[in-house]
Parts: sequence; structure tokens; C-alpha cells
Amino acid sequence: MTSSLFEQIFKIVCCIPAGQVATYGQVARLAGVPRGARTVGWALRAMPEDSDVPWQRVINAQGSLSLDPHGNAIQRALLEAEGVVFGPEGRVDLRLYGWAGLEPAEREQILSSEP
DNA sequence: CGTATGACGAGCC
DNA sequence: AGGCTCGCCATAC
Repeated sequence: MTSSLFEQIFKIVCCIPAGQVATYGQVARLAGVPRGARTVGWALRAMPEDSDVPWQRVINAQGSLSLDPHGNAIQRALLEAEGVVFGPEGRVDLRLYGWAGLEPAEREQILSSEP
């Protein structure tokens, strides 16, 4: 396909439930690249905004948004529309909204669905 | 093929 | 706490 890793990241992100968020590192880990946080950023960056991928649910490990002020505002609006509440510092409490993650079996199924 | 780039992360000062 | 540096991984040139 397009790119194995690209597709995997695509699928992983699509698995994040509305109203919850995951970190770049977490997505990278689920995609099979433990230290590929930056790669996830690259992949999402390459995705068209009108994609079906809920890219707004991917934030950094600090619970804050890493985009430029413009995209940052859009992402925040999208998340708030899903019920995610931002703290006074403009950060999301990962303890409350952080994605619990996929079950090992589910993860394996996704990763193997496209060699 | 070597260098540069980036929506990150963890460590150090 | 805040800011800076280095490491990591996959493309682009």
C-alpha cells in the first residue's frame, strides 16, 4: 500500500475513541516503532486534513498540542467538541482522557492486517 | 549515499 | 520550573 507504517499509524489513530487522546509516542509504540514518535508526527503531517483520520486525538506526552497557533486552535476546538476538557494551561489531563490503548490481541490484528 | 527536517520524548543544566 | 540538547525514526533532497 501507500506505506506500511503510514497505514499502520492510520489504523492506530482511527482506533482512538472520540473524547480520548493518545500521545505520539504511544501511537508509535502501538504501530511497532517504540521510539518513532517523530515519525508519527511526520505521518500525520502528511495526511490531508479532510482525511477520515481523527488526527486531533494525537497530542504530545505533556498533554499539550504541538502544532502552530493556527492548527493548534483547530485541534483544540475539535477535541473540545468531543468533550475533552483543557486545563488552564491549555493542556489535557492524560490521566482522564488518555487512551487506555489496545488489547495486545487487537494490536496484533491491526499490525498483521497489512504486512 | 550523506545531510537536513520534523505535529516527539527523555534527560540534564 | 523552564529551557536546551541529544537521541530516534522515516522521508525529502
